[in-house]
Amino acid sequence: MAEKNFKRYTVTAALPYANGPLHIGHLAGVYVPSDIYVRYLRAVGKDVAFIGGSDEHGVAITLKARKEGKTPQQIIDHYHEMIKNSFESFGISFDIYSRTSSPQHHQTAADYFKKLYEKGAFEAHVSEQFYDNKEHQFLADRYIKGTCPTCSFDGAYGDQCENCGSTLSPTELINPKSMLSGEVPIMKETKHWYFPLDRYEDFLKQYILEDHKEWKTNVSGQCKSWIDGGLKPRPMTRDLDWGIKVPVKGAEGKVLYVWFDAPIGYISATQEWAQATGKNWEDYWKKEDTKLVHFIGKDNIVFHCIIFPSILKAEGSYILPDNVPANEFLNLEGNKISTSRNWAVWLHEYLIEFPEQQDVLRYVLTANAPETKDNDFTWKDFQIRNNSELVAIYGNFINRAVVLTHKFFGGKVPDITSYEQVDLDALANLEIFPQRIAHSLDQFKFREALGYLMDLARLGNKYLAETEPWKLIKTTPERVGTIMNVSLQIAASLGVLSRPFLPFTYEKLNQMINMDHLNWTDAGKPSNLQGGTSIGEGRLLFEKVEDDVIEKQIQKLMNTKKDNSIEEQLIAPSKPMISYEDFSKMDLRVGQVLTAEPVLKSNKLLKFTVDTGIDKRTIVSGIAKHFTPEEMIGKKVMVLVNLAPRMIMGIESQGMLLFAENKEGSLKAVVPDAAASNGAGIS
RNA sequence: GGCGAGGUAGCUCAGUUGGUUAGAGCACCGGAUUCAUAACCCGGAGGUCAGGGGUUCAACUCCCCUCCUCGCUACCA
Repeated sequence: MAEKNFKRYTVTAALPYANGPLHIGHLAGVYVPSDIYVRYLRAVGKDVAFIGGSDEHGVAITLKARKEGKTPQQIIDHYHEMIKNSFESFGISFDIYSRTSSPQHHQTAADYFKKLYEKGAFEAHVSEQFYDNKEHQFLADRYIKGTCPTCSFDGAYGDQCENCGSTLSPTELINPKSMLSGEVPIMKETKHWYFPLDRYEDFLKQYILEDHKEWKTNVSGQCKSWIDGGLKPRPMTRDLDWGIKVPVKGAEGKVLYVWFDAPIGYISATQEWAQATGKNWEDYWKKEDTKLVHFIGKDNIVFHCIIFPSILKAEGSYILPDNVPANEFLNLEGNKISTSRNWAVWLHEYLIEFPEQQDVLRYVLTANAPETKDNDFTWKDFQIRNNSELVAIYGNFINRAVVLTHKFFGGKVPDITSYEQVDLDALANLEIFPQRIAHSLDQFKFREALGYLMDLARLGNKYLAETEPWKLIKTTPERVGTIMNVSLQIAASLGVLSRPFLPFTYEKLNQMINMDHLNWTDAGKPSNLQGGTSIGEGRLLFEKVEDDVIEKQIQKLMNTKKDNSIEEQLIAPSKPMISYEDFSKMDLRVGQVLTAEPVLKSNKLLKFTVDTGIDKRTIVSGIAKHFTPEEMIGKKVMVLVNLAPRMIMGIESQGMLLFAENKEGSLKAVVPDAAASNGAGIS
């Protein structure tokens, strides 16, 4: 709990998956907050290990490799480098940035699995899965392609149809084909090791809902939902040749489930770091006086709050995460960030288009971080925050203090003659800031902390406005020395407290006002800068971002939108030729909707009674998102009457209504002429 | 449909265990000022706290219902 006095901190940031570059969403959700937190802890002298690395296993990477005609190793090498560079460029100050393909990790993860295996922590189950007889491999869902049972799209994957978005199971596909050999896969038995999460229900309830009531509501709410929904054993192994070999007998050709091995990556990276620095890694993972914190996005809550703690618990000697401050998602200009649709601000592109402006992005993403709910990043907001906060308030204050000191005192910190009340008030205010900002950071309230930081810059501006040294220099110059001294003290404190948030700005400011000897608790004191010390030449900390720069970025996104919509308008290619005989098997008729009502407990299904001319029958159709029951009643429709009946939500559907589906997924009615009579054949 | 998280000024967010005229930053308007990147400083306007009902002397805050957004989950022949 918060009041506990921890001796050291292990802070992890979610391992980015090495199949694509990083974008602002990654930074806002995980890496900037974790970096701020860690830099703050270091500033107050804490012993911290900040752990990161690339997640390089799993099916998605093998698929990407296959698609691009490369090896998985080439893919992960490429993105690992790219991701690592982005982190370095943005000043994400990992103590180690490792990768799950490292030998150290393979060893650690395999050992971990083996230990649990020997303790009897797993249950082995045999199940039937698709198998490619030619390639002698079991097929992951994504490795199976076939015709979508919903929309008849030919290239549907075993887990999802990319044409209509249906979630599928591979057994539902019509004409399933292996993507490896193109052969028809067979069903074959395979054995896997399951982690019985259900046995950890009581432990999880106590751990999350009782012992950690301080967790963010979005996190504990999500966990409660999972726990209440009933936990099931989850397979921790997969039939795949890319990953960490399962280290037990009878597990040839199997690897650890990527979500088993990835969190262990935190541990193996810590080991690597400890080896390199002469530390004992176990101090950071097994001592009760260590605080373990996982920074993640909301998509990872279940793995970090439910599965990983259970796995740690099962092993027995590890501490548990003390907090998991998961953030929500960041949207971009009103739309969800999407890698595949290129709807993102890519970090490697930002670095080129906004050189030397990493702190601006860090600032904007912190000020607008999705801490409690999804937030929207807009370029307009980026510009405003830069121009009217960083430039106008922060940069301006520093510039004023430095320029005036040069103008009046030749660039030397003047001595204090005597304080007046206005000085004492300002200094008293100043004193509060380190504690106030620290308090927010301790609670992971980064935007609040950043707000306080800006308040300190405001304090400086206000102090200058009240004391007006540019006037006094003409009348009572001896007073101005004290004023500039106080201003520079504020500037120095501002610099020190900015360091976790704006590390690059700190460095620039440090060139002007040397603050390297100061730490967090020095900030707020009235005499950090000695009289007579020289300060450097004034230099702007932030530049204004002009309209045309922003417009260019917005235009770039508009182009992406245009490209996407062109792609979406592409007409699906014709399916393979069929014979008239094939066609004539279908009995298509004109029908008329007699009744229509929503299906209980479903939000996509409508139940119809249709007069097919032959009979009046029940048909269930998944069109509730597109049509209301009222507007369907009385409509003429096209019906496939000889489709085998099927139970849907407890209702037998006897046929299928035909609709046109636009590329973006909206359904349009295909209506026979009103003069066509019910039961008329369509051919 | 179930579960979870949200819906508070134009925008982004605070609002502690229910208690006087609902707060902040930015944007906007007015004033003052010129040391400063037309920046700073002071002031102002702006909200039936998603909507409806209830409990209470008193509700943004508690209870019920409805609507909207996001996430997980089920259904889509």
